[in-house]
Amino acid sequence: MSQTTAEVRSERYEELLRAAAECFQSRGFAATSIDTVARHLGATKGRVYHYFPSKMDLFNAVRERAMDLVFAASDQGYDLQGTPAERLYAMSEGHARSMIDDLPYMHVLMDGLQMLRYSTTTQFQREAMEAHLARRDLYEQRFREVVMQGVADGQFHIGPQLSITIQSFMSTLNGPVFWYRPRCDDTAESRQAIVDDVVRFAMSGLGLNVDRITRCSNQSQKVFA
Amino acid sequence: MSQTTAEVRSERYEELLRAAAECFQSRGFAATSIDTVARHLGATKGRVYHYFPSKMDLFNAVRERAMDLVFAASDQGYDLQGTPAERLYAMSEGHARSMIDDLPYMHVLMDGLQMLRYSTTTQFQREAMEAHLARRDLYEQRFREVVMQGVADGQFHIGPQLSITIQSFMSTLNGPVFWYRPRCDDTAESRQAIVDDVVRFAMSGLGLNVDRITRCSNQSQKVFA
DNA sequence: TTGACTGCATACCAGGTAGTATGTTCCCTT
DNA sequence: AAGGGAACATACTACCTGGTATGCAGTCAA
Repeated sequence: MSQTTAEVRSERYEELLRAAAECFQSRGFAATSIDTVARHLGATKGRVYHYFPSKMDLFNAVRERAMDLVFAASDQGYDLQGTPAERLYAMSEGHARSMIDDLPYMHVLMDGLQMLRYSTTTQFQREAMEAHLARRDLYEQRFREVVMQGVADGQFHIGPQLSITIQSFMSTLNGPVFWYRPRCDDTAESRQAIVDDVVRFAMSGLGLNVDRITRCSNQSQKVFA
Repeated sequence: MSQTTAEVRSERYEELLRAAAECFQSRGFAATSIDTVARHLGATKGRVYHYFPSKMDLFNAVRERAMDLVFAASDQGYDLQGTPAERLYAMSEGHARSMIDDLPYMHVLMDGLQMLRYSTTTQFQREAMEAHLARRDLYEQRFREVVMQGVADGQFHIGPQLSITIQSFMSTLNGPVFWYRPRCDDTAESRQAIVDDVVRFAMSGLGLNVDRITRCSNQSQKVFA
């Protein structure tokens, strides 16, 4: 197989993954048929089944991709040297931006987590689900870790139950998935403004006020009080 | 028709509505068949179609009921005489508690709002959807109104975009629908503790700290700083 | 050139689903 | 007691959907 052939295949795969994400986003898993996805691509079922053995595998692929994206979005902040507030702000900003920028994937991600409900039939599917949940826990653990550090440092002030606070924090950050929809008059700035406000609210929920925001060449520095 | 017959009918209706809510919650609209709901009741399709003309009408009934419940849950706080913080706290507490206490209905409510996606076929259904959305807007408007008041009074400190703050606030309050699940060791107190923490986070997101909580005979008084 | 293989499209099937049509039982009014 | 309607259950249909089987054009190595 030549180089270009592999590239074409990869492109087709991505195309299909995105089309699936968009369909799953707009109609949900159960209401999306393979034919729907195929039509959205201007193709037929044959093409979909050529790349994915089953509908559930397609869905899982979208879900895992979404998880990759959200991990990548918060990596930079997590690896940052700095105070818990600085790290958490950067993580949250990346997370929230990803919610907006990768909306179809993230929507599927949220939907999928509610999908414990499908008493997944096969053993293999159950294992995939558990692995996915493990990744999700790992991701949440990152935020939990940094928040705990901030609480220990006296930088954050939260309620008695850390887990509820974390859930509320993540709910805020995930919020845009449910209420944000792209508009024609969207600009990079307007989207950034949304992210800023969401993250501001979330950080403020931890008792930390984002007082001033200074921006330096696509890298943001925040001043916290 | 005698008194008792009407009562029985009303009970049966409620039974069916709740069963439908539970099914829709656990499997989503598309994946829930009428037979599923009927089996959940220990009945058959005939019974369901005796009370509701179509699956969509059943879903709409659950949705509207959920809207009734959430309105009722925040009524007391909304009608309260007091500062915006006091009113908003009471509204939020009622809302959050309703999310936990009426979980199946509220889950359907959230699901339904994402259901703009179903390009609802009939004219009648589209009208029902628009009426529902109007109610939702009215509900959100309540919170918006009180938050604006609090901002004007200098009690709340929020970001530049009010609408984003409101969305984030509601996302926090709605959060339990997505992450809370009833447990066997749940008590009235443990559920109240969850509500307290969620509301605390939400209020804190508006820059308002809930410092002390005093409870008097099922009516709560909060002290804000 | 040829034969195998890739990348789909087309045709088909078994199972499930919304909705309907038709019983059937029992109560309630008259 | 009788007639009618309420409250379902049962049976059935038309349709859709996931998945499979098969066809078929192009491509690439030998």
